[in-house]
Amino acid sequence: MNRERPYRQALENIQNAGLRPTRQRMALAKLLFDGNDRHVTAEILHREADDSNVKISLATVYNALHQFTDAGLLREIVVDPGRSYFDTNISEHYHIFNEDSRQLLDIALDQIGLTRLPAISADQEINRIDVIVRVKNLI
Amino acid sequence: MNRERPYRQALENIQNAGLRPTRQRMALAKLLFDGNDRHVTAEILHREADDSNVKISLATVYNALHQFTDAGLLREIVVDPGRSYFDTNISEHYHIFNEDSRQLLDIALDQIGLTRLPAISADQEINRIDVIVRVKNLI
DNA sequence: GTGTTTGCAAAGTGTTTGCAATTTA
DNA sequence: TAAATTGCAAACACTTTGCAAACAC
Repeated sequence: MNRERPYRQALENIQNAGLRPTRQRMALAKLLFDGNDRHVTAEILHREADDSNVKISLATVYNALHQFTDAGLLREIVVDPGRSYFDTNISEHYHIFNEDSRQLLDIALDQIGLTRLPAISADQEINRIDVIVRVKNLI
Repeated sequence: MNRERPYRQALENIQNAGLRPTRQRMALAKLLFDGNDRHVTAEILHREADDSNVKISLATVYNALHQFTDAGLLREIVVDPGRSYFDTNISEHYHIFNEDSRQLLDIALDQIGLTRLPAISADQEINRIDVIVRVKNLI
């Protein structure tokens, strides 16, 4: 593994998004685009930045998450009333959400199998289809 | 049509939920359980009560919506960050959400066709599966 | 009467915004 | 140095809470 990979990946993503590679955005991008599929809230990401000794204000984290989302680098998932999650996996897939731990995980398309699309009125188009399997812990 | 039907329906629902049929709850239940499938936010329901000249505080609307939900009379749908919808259709079904108008509609099960359930770890159980078809207006 | 419910206003949570100071190109 | 970005604090939208007054049984 090349130890410069995270840096290059982050820089590339930020520049492709037409954004300036500031210290803050680079730090956040390195945390987000580390190669794994991640699901973060603004608060989680802010704390992670803090933990890695990068001082970033929460407002900047929100800004960056939205800018990355607008650029197609992230996808916003609505599962929890009053809390937004951002997913680094932007390919088509579904989610499993644990209502106890509030943890969000990906499910591959073939784990669900949607056979039909609903009829949509002529003046609308399907933006996307969210499938959220809500689970609870037993006991 | 029996004009006493809405009253009896509301009373029955409230009493089955183990709640006292107060003026406020009766008014809200009549608005909600009118025989149609409804999707309301607290704010919408509050305004409807107001429009029908029943003075109810917003806090009471929130209380009632949660009490009805706990009693299984309503189902809460998370589609919009920072806004909760409540659905009077408690049978298994899916939703279509218009991101422009923020209107939420039901879709019957057979309009989608879920063929597979995902594997769940042994210490969890599926609570429910939410399918939300997100549409936008063309043009 | 006793316990429940209501309504208000205050507090809470997550998010957005205005703007001066800072940083980037 | 011109434009973009940051960070703070204030504002925001929605929801919940504490508690005295009102109500249901």
